[in-house]
Amino acid sequence: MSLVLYNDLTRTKEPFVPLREGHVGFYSCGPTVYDYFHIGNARPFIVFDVLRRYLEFSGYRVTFVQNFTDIEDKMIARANREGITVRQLADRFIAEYYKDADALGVKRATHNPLATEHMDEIIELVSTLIKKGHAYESEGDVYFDVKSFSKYGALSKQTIDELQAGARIDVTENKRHPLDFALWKAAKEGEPHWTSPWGEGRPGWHIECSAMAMKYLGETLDIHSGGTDLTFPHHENEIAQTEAATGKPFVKYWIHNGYLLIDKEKMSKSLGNFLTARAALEQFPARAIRFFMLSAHYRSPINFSEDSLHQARAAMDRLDNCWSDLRYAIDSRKKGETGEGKELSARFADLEKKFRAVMDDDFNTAGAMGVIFDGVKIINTYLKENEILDMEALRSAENFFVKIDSVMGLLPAEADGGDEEQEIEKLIAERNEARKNRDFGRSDEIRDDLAARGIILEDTPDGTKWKKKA
RNA sequence: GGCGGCAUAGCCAAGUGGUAAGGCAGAGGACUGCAAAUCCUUUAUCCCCAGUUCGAAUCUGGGUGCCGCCUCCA
Repeated sequence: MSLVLYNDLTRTKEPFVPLREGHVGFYSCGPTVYDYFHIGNARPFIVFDVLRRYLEFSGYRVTFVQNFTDIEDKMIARANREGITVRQLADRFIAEYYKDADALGVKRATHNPLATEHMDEIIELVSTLIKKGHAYESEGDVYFDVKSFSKYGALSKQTIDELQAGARIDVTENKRHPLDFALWKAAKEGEPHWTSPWGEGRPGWHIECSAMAMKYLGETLDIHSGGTDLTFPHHENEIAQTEAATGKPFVKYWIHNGYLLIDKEKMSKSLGNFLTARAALEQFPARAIRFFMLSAHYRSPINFSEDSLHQARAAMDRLDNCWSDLRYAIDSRKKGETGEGKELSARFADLEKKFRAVMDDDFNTAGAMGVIFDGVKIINTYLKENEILDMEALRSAENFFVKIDSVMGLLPAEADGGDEEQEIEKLIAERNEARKNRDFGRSDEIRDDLAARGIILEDTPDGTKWKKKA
């Protein structure tokens, strides 16, 4: 059993076989850093983070590259509006990107290259394309000649004529063909520019991904991912540029995530119907957002709503409760040799197999959730039905969660110990003393005070547990 | 016009031939000083029609509805 991925190039699921055994070169299109990213943008960050983690979990060494587009029309417009340089704008929103992505539990990429730091590579790639007759200069601009690349449209499954028929682009530019796209743009007044063989200018949007992907991952990548709206033209153009230059296949597996909808409509900056990840994080716990994103298959559209986030949050609470009950049992409940260790270990080993099976099938995270909650049920029942617990059983359960969570990233961070924790323990002791004396007024007062601080108490036959509200 | 996706219980959502995972919400019960948590029980003729098959949510054809790409967009 091994990983199968849906490849948009062939529109079928294919067994995943990397170019180099044991290693995966994975490029994911990153944000244009002109603003906070919105919750729809967050979807690919989260789902491909999970794919990357799953590959690592499966034993691959993954080189994961995600770029920042830091020079582009919208960057220039916003920087001008704010009276700052494009560089300052980029620095600011790169920092903001990390804040939000970190909060959402997205692992840092191996490399986060910037377009502006790869001008040499970009210029060289454009030069090569001109030399090979796939690109032409026109008044300081350089365009890719789509007619020169016979496979153009292979990813979109459309011919050049079909693509053009629906085209809504104006033909006023210096292009030979309406679908020709800019590799290099001549500098305009007040724009950042770099020196090139075609005069001062800046790169087109698509070329940076090709140049940087090749620099960090070589001429052929294992996986390239992005939102499905990037399929055309961005990824189509990346293929054209790169393959025209190298004569080699650019990417083995193209994968695209479905949209995040809001009110059944695509969330996008241009439609104005977006909620920034920053704003969403103020409203909902980060792990609930992550949970929501992973509760459906990555290729399906998902509808963002307050209700679906509440549902995700409630489900996450169930997982949290189980986890904290388990940890509490390991630390504080009665243990003994009960002979149930083997049985529970076997059941968790079986669940781990199921987890691998569903994830191997095009990383079906929604299926994986089912497996996780099967584990939750087993643990809850075991803890409920037994006075004396078997340490081997508890450890196998803990191990199961830790392993799976290395992929899913849904469990809360470790409690930090420290003064606050000691104070809480003291208050709990005081409250239990009050309860013993049937002084429920005082007892409830302490519980209410702690609740106001986000600390939830639960009385169990083995003592009082506490947890922080998510 | 071309290309593509989706339609499973009140809600979210897995499931590509053998009579439907999981989560949320609801109802009843157990436990509890009260809570909370947990456990048990309970809720689906899988959009419609026709076909293939011993057998279809799953395959084929035809509908209906919703969404998207072909322009910057994750």
